[in-house]
Amino acid sequence: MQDDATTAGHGPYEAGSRNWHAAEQDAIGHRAATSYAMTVSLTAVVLSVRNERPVVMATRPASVTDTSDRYAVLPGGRFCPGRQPSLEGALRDEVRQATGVSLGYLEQLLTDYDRTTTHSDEGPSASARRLSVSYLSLSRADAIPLRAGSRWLDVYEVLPWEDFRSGRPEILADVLIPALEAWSASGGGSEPSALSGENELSRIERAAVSFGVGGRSWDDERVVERFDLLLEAGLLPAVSTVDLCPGHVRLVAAGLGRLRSKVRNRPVVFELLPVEFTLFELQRVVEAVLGPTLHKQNFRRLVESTGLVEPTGEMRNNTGGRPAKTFRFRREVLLERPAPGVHVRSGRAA
Amino acid sequence: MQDDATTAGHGPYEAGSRNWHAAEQDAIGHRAATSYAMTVSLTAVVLSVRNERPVVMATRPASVTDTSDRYAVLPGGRFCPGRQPSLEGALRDEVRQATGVSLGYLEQLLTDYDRTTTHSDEGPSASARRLSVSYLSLSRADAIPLRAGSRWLDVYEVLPWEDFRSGRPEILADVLIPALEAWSASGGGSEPSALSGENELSRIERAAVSFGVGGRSWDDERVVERFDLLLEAGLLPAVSTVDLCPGHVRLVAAGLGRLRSKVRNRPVVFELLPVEFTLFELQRVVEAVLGPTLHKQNFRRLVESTGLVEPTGEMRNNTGGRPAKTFRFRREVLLERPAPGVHVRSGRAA
DNA sequence: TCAAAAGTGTTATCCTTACACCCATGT
DNA sequence: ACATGGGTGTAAGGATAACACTTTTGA
Repeated sequence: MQDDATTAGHGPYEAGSRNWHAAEQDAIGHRAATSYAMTVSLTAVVLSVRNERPVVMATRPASVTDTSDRYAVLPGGRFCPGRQPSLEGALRDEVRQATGVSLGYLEQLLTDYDRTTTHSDEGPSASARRLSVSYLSLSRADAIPLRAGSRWLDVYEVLPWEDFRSGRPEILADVLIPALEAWSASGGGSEPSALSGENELSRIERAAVSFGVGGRSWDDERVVERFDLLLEAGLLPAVSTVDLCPGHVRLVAAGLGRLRSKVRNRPVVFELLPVEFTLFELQRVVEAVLGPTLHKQNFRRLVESTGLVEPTGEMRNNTGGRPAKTFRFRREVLLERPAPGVHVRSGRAA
Repeated sequence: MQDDATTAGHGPYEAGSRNWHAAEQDAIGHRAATSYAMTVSLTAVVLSVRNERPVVMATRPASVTDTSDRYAVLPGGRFCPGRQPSLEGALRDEVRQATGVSLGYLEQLLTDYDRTTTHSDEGPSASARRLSVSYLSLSRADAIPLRAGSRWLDVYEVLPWEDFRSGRPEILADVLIPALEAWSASGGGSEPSALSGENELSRIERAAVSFGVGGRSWDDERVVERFDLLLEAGLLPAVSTVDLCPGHVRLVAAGLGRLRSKVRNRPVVFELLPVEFTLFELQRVVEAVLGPTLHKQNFRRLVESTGLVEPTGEMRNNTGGRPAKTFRFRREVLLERPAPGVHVRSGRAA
């Protein structure tokens, strides 16, 4: 990051002699109007794996004096334009201040506009216009000492229906699917059309596809779709166990979905592991994130044959069984494979 | 979309008795500070396929009186909070006003922060703080009459090095690769580290991976990576042929990359096709977007065997050869396959 | 008649999946 | 001894890739 062009992708690169700035500003009507009052908030979904479970970093909202850890929000803060050069940089600073953690891997998730009318205790109804940009970050939970007030929440307590590591969670068959079917029957959803969009599906079809009902497979990446369905159907109160700020639960879903997708195509698992690890540890982390899809013997071959890892030459004894070779991420795979990642299938049948 | 919960994913869903609004506002420091002056701009990368080439919709910047079509920007506009309920809705309105087109498929791309210091003719140096949210949209170019001032730009004139439909474009071997190698030699880039991130690669490695140098395969989805490299290396002036606003070229790259990726996993190709089509037309559209990967005879089988399409029973005569059956998108595939799409490999060797 | 595209069929190859089995350690 | 995890081999099945060949139209 040394020259001007590097930082950008946005500044004009002198394609011609024309003043492109003017046109670009003009394109968005910059001359014609003033800026609007707008709050921009940044939020980080910091995911990790602890004790073979995925966890997400949470903090206490600043003003809450209650130290009981009952209330939690995702780390982040307001973006102050002018003071910060970039969104990512600002978010890193915010998180470091709030939790003491320096973020590593960081990737944009989504941008939402909230026009929540706040009924807070301080005023009648202040209309809060907020643009909220969220990011996914990955880190090694054990390597990171959290500041007091911050802690790791179990992702599968936030989204219990996503936990397939002990088979299909009972909550699906017992509670959610029946409730979704009842809700589907109560109408809604559009009629079939010729369009390819999945928004064109009826309620019952959406539920079936998202939750793998009726012989369909469970697509572990459709986390947000499932969350949105449960939200629409009003079922979230029935299953929420953790006191995480509701608006942030959907972000956790988005983060988990993105992580599950990325693990398959990029070597991001290693952001969640120590530098050296056994193949079994690697498998446990993959399973924590994806659910138990691939099994034992083949996983090793898969991961070794693709050149994702290389042996360190060391051994580990505290495995509970025969000592295991330790491995490390094999960096060269980035140069060899088009999509280096743990190519594990999902398709669990219902 | 009938009840409150439906619209959101953000509003609290009454998880407990607590006033979560307060905490959420609090989490972003809403009480403590006022809103900042900030411009939010929305931009649409509207992609389509015309004459077997991918095209992107462009308009004239509003204030340009020159009617020569020399200057082009992507459609979009400012987001006026309060007046609009959602970002997507606002963008649809903007585009409809500017170009007369009602967008169909719409999907968020990325959010960037620009702190461009404008050296316009109207003032000394107004620092424009702008948050820019971009979207990918897909439509059928032929079905849409554009308003005067709007037109379709050939995507492969904007990004010539992405056009593999007549084999590897010569500009790569002749101009870009040598220039990138020279640029790589001039230093920069970090040393190898144990991290899995691809940002850890050196210049020459990044170039090799992105552009498929040295026996490596060309990953057609890494459009933005390639653009960014060319930008960093200062090579864009050498290859830009179209007078599209520089800041928007990167968005086109992002859009094309996203489209290429989506085509493989979701049935979005059909957003680019008329309702009825021949298999060869379908293939041409896929090739326009991806480059010629899969070939003739097998493509049909692939697409038929996956249940993506179904015959209409009609025939078409003006094919230039033997009459062809026409097909339509088979909607049921959404309910059957986990990732319905044209599962075509990329891996073209260099 | 020829070019161009529509179609059908077959085979080789690779990758994944599943199963079977042996090895080394701690309790 | 046995439970737990480490580690190797091999055979069946499905999907893709490559090739050869026939059919039907328009120019």
